[in-house]
Amino acid sequence: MGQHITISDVAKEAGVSKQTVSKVLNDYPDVAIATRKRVQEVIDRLAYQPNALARNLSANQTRTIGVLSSQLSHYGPHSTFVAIDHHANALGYRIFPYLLQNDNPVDIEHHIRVLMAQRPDAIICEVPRSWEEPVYIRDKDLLSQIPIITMAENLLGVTNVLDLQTQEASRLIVQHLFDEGYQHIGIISGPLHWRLAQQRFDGWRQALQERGITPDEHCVAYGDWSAASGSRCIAQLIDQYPEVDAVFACNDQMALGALLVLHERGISVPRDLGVVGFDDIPESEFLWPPLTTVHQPFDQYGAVLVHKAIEMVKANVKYGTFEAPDLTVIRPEVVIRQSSNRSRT
Amino acid sequence: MGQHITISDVAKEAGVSKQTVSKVLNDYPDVAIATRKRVQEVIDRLAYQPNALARNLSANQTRTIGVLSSQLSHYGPHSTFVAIDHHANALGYRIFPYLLQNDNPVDIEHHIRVLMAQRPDAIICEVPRSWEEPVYIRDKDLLSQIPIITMAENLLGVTNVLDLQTQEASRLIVQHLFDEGYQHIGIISGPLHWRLAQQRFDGWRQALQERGITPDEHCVAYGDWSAASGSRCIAQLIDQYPEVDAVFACNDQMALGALLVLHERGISVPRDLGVVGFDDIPESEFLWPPLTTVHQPFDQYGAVLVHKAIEMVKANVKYGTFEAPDLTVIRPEVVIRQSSNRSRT
DNA sequence: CTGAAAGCGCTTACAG
DNA sequence: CTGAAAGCGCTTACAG
Repeated sequence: MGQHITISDVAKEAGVSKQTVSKVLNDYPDVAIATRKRVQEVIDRLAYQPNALARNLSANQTRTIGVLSSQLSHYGPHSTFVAIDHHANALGYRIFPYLLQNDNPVDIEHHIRVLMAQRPDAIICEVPRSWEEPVYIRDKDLLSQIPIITMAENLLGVTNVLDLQTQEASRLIVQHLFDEGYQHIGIISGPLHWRLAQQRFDGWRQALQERGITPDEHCVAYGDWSAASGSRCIAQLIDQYPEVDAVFACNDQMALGALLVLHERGISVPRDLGVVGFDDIPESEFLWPPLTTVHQPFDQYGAVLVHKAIEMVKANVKYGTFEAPDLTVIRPEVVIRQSSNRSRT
Repeated sequence: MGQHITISDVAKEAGVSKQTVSKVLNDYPDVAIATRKRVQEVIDRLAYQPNALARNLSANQTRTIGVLSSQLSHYGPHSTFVAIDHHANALGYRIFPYLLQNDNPVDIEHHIRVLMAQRPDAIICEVPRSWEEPVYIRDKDLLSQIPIITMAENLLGVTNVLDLQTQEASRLIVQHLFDEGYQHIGIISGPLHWRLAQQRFDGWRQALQERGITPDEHCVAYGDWSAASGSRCIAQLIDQYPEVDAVFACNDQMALGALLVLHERGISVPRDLGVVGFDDIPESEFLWPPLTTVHQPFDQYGAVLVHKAIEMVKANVKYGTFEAPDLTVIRPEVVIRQSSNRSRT
């Protein structure tokens, strides 16, 4: 197995000291033009790649952002993940992922600690807050080492930089159903111990209350985000709430499952029943009928997270301290398609 | 900002040398039970996490697998990615991702080199081979450093460990259409410079030829894997090949786009036209009608890739050399659902 | 069983 | 402008 080329190899080959090679590598001034050129040629010729481990160890920074993530098989999380990677690269950072296999809350501090062993310059958490009991990061030492940020209050104790306006978006899409003339709007909710599910639920309830309707349990079915649960829930809703003429499924997957059952039963969407979802997965536009839903700008989420993280890193390098940045508010957009568009039918 | 705890801090606190702490950390024998216990207590109390950079630098191994990937927004690649991470973790390895933003082939050697700066113990490539001109990794030095493996001939010159039987699976699903009584089977192909697209195309052609049919250009429309292109292609096929009574869409997204147009035109699936896809994205089961497709065991792909990679790493540590492992053949499975199930209708 | 010495491949002051 | 010295936080022989 071949040995890696080291900075000493390059120095020897170029007839200089390794400090000089280091200066060329890091674009420091104070290197004679001729020397710089000669060293650079050797670097190119040998295809020398500095050992990142050694470099990071002595420089005491890794230009790496740790990304604590989970549920990467879901659309939202993996879109955000890709966006984070993309924007980090654009700024000269790499990401080091730490994917949670399940949502065991107890070990969050442990996971952060393990991730920190890699000495990232900052950590971004994009773990959906899905546990029954609140989880706090309490260890002050842990939180004072490097910036740790999160979106939408994912982890209590960790700085929240992004307000996703989830409840407001839900309120708007339900309002849209009312505007289309639907009157009995049920909900296929996610599990309410998920923070996201609770917010979407609250938006639905708020929209109903604004129309003077007091929602009760008959209008609700609880799924687990899966399409299969959407199928089960729509059947349950029709059963327990016969007047239902529209449904807000709290994600597109559950809407998908609902649509299947409606087709099987010959219930026409949007004529007999309006259906809307949340997320705007790429498939939604091509479903039958195309699904009205809430579009989320995941790329923008990633951009904000990365920029805030790096901003905090730099402030810390400079001033030896980092402060909580402002909360960025991003308003998702309701995308109206046929599945709720009764007026056009 | 808090300082990280080091091995020396632990040693001092426990009243031993740092070598002894190191031995405890690495579970070496030859440490007195009482000493081990005392050191472990200090480690736990201080929540000491060894600096991975320093550790990896001196141990000359990182227990990290570099993952060169692309198109993570597509179902197949991200499923494989998640599987790789999962299986790597199970074996005590972490992954270091390197996500390609576009499929610029020219820089593959460069990308591998940059990834190698992180000194992964092995590299797994899961880049779809999608470029027009063949790309070879030629630099022997590059390939002799650490094991670099790939699936389905993704990168020429890199050891291929996984045979996905793509052509055979395509042949089988088209054969299934014939078995259902369809006779004029068109194809919505991917771009043929993608290796995968070519193989799926070849499977379709083979199935036709086995029935004594010589496929010609009228039976083919070329999409770009997107649902939108599927919509365009189905319209084109119906136009140029009016007898068409079944379509093999080379991925589920394109099948989705095709289904939408068929609905809009009132063409009944599977009665008037059979539709099948490839990939078995989670949505396929819940489309209307549920989509017949080819299911790929991505988790298994990840498992094989990780196990082979680590096997090669260990062989190299032991014997100072690594050899190309056997090709593992994995047969994807045709999942028959309503979209092609004419006999049941 | 324990610890002093050397080294991994870099960077960071600093002397010349 | 250049390079000798020290150090980052570990592990790896090796002497006792």
